[in-house]
Amino acid sequence: MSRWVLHVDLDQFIAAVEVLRRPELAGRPVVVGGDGDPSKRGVVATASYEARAFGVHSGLPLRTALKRCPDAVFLPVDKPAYEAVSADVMQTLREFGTVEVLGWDEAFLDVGDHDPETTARSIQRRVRAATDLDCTVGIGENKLQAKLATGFGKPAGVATLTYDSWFDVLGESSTDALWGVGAKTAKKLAELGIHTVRDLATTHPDDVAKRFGPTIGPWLVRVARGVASARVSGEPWLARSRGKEFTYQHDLDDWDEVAREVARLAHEVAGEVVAEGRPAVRVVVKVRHAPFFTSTHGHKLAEPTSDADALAAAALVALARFTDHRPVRLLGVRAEFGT
DNA sequence: TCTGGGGTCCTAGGACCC
DNA sequence: TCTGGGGTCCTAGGACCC
Repeated sequence: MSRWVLHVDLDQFIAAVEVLRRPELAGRPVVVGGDGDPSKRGVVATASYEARAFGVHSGLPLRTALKRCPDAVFLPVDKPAYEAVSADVMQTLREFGTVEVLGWDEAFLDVGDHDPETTARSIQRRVRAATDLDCTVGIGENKLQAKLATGFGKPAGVATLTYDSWFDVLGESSTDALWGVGAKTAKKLAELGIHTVRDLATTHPDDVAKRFGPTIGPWLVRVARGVASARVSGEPWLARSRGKEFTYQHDLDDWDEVAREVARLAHEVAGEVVAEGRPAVRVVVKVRHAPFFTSTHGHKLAEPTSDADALAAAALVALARFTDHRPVRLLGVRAEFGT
């Protein structure tokens, strides 16, 4: 008997957390994003269902959201609050089996031989009792199937996707319905005459590899066939990198100020590197110019370090490789850990 | 009035070495 | 005068996801 994989996804997590601590917001359009000022540069992190009715959705510029829904309540992103609630949810999920955390509001669960439907309902009741939050549960024979099943169960439902039902449910969907296939890849596939999940599933992996390379090509075909790993790992995640980036309200045109800002970001990142307990091996600086053109340059450290001044010095070496000194809208510094 | 911030993984090209 | 092939490391960028 095959083991089932469950995927648990909290419903409009961020907006729900905000409504929980401000009950008077229930039923109102709520938009969370940026520092809560919709006249500033920033995008929507989450919109409540009431706000979505006005065409406000994740990724939308806050200023556009304000135009579409002037009566919405705009709130700043409060990361620590979401992290705390997320930790409660994940701890609750661990009562049911092995948990692989995917983000603040998502996790895979291996619940052993227990009946998946029954367990899914128990999870929903238990999460609601513990945190007052609703979640949707997807059930599959592997992580891919479970993850996509969740989309069919929203909100607050349970849905199942298996090898048996895969093509009935998804066969005629466009390829970007798949987890890991976005707009760019879907467009490239369409140029090969591959439009639907079924098209992709029945294409020879070698033909896809010619366009996407030897790893991604065959992987795309496997995904279209619903084939993926069923291994749920409870191992703690080891971060590959830590970074900070910042979009300025007004573009920076003084390169000395750019350098000061890069050094400042590097010191912030150093704090996280120290907290991580592992030294960085490389520092990467990201510059987004005013016309939204982004490039990066990196610098390998002479030796692994967590020292703030050393990381800042490396960031400035990387910054010196930028020869285009046009106005800057965003700066980022990222520290990478060794393998 | 455009277009956040936090990440991960893969690719491709050049350098360099044998 | 010509000049293969393989392997690894480093770097920049692309694509995707939450």
